[in-house]
Amino acid sequence: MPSQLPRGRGRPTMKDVAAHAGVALKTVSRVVNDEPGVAPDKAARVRTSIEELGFRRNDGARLLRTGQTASVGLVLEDIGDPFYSALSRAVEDVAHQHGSLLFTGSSDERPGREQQLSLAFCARRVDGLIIIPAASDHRYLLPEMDAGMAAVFVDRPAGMIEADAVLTDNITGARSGVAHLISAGHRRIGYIGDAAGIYTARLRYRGYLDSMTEAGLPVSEPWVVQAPPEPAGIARALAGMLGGPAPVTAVFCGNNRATVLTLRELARAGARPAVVGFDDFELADLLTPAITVVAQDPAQMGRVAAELLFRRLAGEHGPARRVELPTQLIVRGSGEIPPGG
Amino acid sequence: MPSQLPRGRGRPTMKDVAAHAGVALKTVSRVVNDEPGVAPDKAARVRTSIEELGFRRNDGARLLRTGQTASVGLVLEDIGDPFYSALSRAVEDVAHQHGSLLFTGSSDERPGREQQLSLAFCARRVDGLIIIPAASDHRYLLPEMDAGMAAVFVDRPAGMIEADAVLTDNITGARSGVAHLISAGHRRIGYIGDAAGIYTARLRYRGYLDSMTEAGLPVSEPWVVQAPPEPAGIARALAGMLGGPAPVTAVFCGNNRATVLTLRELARAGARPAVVGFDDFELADLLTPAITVVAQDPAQMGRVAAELLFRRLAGEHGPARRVELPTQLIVRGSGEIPPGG
DNA sequence: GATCGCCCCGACAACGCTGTCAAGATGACA
DNA sequence: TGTCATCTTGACAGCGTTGTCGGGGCGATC
Repeated sequence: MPSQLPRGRGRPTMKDVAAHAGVALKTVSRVVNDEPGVAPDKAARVRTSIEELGFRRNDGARLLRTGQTASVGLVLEDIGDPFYSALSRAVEDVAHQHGSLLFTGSSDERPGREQQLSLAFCARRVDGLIIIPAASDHRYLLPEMDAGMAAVFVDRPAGMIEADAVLTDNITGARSGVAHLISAGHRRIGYIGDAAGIYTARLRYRGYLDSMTEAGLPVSEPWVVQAPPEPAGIARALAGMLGGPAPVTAVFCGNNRATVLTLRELARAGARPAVVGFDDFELADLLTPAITVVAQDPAQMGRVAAELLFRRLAGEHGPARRVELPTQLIVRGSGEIPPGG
Repeated sequence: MPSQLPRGRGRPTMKDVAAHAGVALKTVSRVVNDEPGVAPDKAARVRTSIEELGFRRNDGARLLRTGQTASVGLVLEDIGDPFYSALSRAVEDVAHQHGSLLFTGSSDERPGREQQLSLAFCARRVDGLIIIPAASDHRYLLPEMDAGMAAVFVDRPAGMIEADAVLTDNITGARSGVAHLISAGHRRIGYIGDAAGIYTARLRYRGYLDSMTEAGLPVSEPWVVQAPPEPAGIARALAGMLGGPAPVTAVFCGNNRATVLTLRELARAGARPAVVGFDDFELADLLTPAITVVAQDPAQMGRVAAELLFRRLAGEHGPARRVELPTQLIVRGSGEIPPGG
């Protein structure tokens, strides 16, 4: 019956437990932390008091004293996006294995919000930070990192500082997707990707260009759209690519949001160019045709990043590491529609 | 140039800043907190020192002193699941509006893990907790709630305690989905849902039964499967329903995982019964046929729960509230396949 | 010139916990 | 009986911050 609140308001503290059990504060601390050197009967009395008062140790105070907070922060673009939520889950699992709790925050791709969140986590003295950057200048983290906070960047590298990063081989990935379309016979291939200001979008566009150039294929102006994916923009982009004298026969999409919006717009418009997308997504295999994708493994990215972080926290020194993960071309059919089909 | 670490190791504290600026500790505190009563020149000197030392206030210590932690915890089943990640995002947004940070943890539907996570958050003295329950007994939270911690349960009610809850009208929702199939002419309708131990699964099955009974339709043993959705089980279930002398012509799925696995298995097996699912999912509209669903709005659930939580934190008293949100039947075609089609 | 009030400023305690250290109790042994 | 080692226990300081309070400087007022 933990309803009797000692000392007016608030929660019982070790002091309250000590008073209730008739022992010293430190003895309670020892019992709570399973330290040796407490007589069994006294320990039992303390445990009873803990139960009766509903005492729970205040980790905030403990961590202030010990210096370790046993928590890490994760700053990503949008926890509501399946790609990031899969990544987040992997980070959480690794953190849990190491006894750490996880702070999460979404930056919405806004540099200011990324910084605000990161610094808020730093003020809580997280042991480490995993960041999917929205900003291009991370010098604001230097004091924290000098003070021993670990940081690992994912999906995009840190800006203006040396730091660990877990990246995808975007150029090779995009090249493989476009090459797949080319080898299926396509010659007029459009590109729909995110704004060119975004690191991954830039590299994937580069991969698209490389692949086209290498095959001696021209890239016409209206075939390329680089903008944050939203329905109206995608619709306009597709209208431009599919209309005119030399319509594209295939579209390469730079990320899963662009892919999904493209498919939706194509279904609405009744058009059927070949489509290959960067990033896999659930149900890609059940669409008609099934969608061929250049897949990243978000869970692996999260796991690798978190493991790197905890190795740093365990004391691993050395220069900043840069891990680059491969993509996988998953051929499902949507790239192989014959031109004009 | 924040590279000079004062006092050997660790981060600079207000004490260090005070020494560096030649003022008292308390003056630094005043400057950091924008309190009035500091001469402009002294304040400027303090700010310079803060900059030079790379000082950042330790919120852990601050919160220990002030008692408020400005953080809330979210315990859900799996942050990697799009349904929960959408919910999570809504919670995060509301928390951010109230200046709170968010701890997240996945219980994997394991009661022990839910309790462990919740209590870990409590030990960090979160101001409030939003829980998607895996456990059926939440008395372990009583001491915390007595001490003033707010808690809101989502998707399923709390067990053995009175607490705020934000729920979906599962029975009515399931009834509407099954009724839709019946009105399309189906008479032999199967049910594939999660284990009967799960609150929502129980209610949705109830809705299925109600709807069938009301229409005077029989429910045969092999038509009902209640188990955690995984591919092999779903495959067996479907084989049972679709084989035999009186195969079902339609399947009602109790949650989105079951729906997706069902669709995948049906595609593999080449069968085409009508399908209606509980929970909407991305691309449901792009499948052939497009999938009719009974939609919940996870973002709304998260928002409503978080707003309720913060109202409690703002001091709103009164008995436990129980908010029940309606579902929406989104007709897309997959329910209307004529029997035998 | 004495008094008052205001504004700055800093000393100090406290938040709840853990690390350090020394004191008391107990039993073994010479 | 005295000495020593061992075990148990508690007093105390301190983690980094904020709330309280009182002191000193200064201009205004009588």
